[in-house]
Amino acid sequence: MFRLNKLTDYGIVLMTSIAQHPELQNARDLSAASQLPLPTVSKLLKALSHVGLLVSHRGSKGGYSLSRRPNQISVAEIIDALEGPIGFTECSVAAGSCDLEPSCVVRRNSKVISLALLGALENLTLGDLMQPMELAGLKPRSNIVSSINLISGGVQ
Amino acid sequence: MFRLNKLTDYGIVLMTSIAQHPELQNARDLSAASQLPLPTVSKLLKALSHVGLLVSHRGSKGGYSLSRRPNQISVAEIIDALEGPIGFTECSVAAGSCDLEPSCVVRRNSKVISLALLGALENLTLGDLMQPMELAGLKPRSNIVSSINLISGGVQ
DNA sequence: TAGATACCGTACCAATTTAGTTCTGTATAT
DNA sequence: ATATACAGAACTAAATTGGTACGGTATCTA
Repeated sequence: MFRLNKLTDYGIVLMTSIAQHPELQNARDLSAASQLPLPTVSKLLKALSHVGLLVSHRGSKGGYSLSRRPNQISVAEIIDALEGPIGFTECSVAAGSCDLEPSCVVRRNSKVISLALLGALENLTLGDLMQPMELAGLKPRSNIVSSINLISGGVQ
Repeated sequence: MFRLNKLTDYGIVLMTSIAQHPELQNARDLSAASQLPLPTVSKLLKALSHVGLLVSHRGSKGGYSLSRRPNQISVAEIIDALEGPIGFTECSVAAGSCDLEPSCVVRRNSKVISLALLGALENLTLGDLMQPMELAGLKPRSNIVSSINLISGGVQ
């Protein structure tokens, strides 16, 4: 399915939860608050600390806190930390991974879509997630709101 | 990884390839043109016919053709056909799938992000993929081009 | 009308990925 | 000292993914 892994989803929930409580919180507190099992929470927090999105404090009264202000931490970074590089297709992330690349009719456009997607998620921050968001802009073709700004040569 | 399955990617390649050649093409021709193994191509074409994106013609001189004009077939439909509903997180696709829903701090915003993503892909068609696309619009916060139009209450 | 062609449907399997756990080690506060 | 809490690695089970196989049916051509 074209969607986030559960663990990544949990990671975003945890990061948002940490953002909402400025004081230091340990894995157990966060597990209780999020209703997620402690070992899982622990694993996620470790990964997020590892890439520098969280700062960890060991020992008694230890815990985790954000390394930056919420509006300086993008959702893209969280995703990248927990499930690797964001992209629309494999070839747009890892060039050379696909045998068909030289002859592929959509490779170049996949890359463009990937960049749009990445840009969108880099632009979205924990600060945004902390309060209700709304869709902006109207979608021309359907009645569901838009979306990624792409422009094509324009087949008609 | 937050990206399309390989098979879905292949499906998009095949659809684009069919769009570029108006005449009827059979699975073997498409396999040869795309360099993908015949059984895989066959499986994908069947799935795409099943949901009505392709029209199949049996018998000698049979093959597949698009059921609609390229600019009337969205990338979202192709993805949906091959790997199920598009969404940012599981809960934004299948409500009730996650135990934490009632207390989850980001559920509502996940849904908004999902709708933006879906809107973007519904708005992108095979017609667009048939020729070189470009990114439009500038991203305010980083130097990578933008992206999904979302508006938040605006934490500062 | 016989036969070749090509799609249909289903079932299957191996490899990978994902989700979740366990355990030993190390740093820190009291 | 000792309890607390993170660090890191290794491990397992389940689910998903990618790819294959095969008997059945429709249709065109000769």
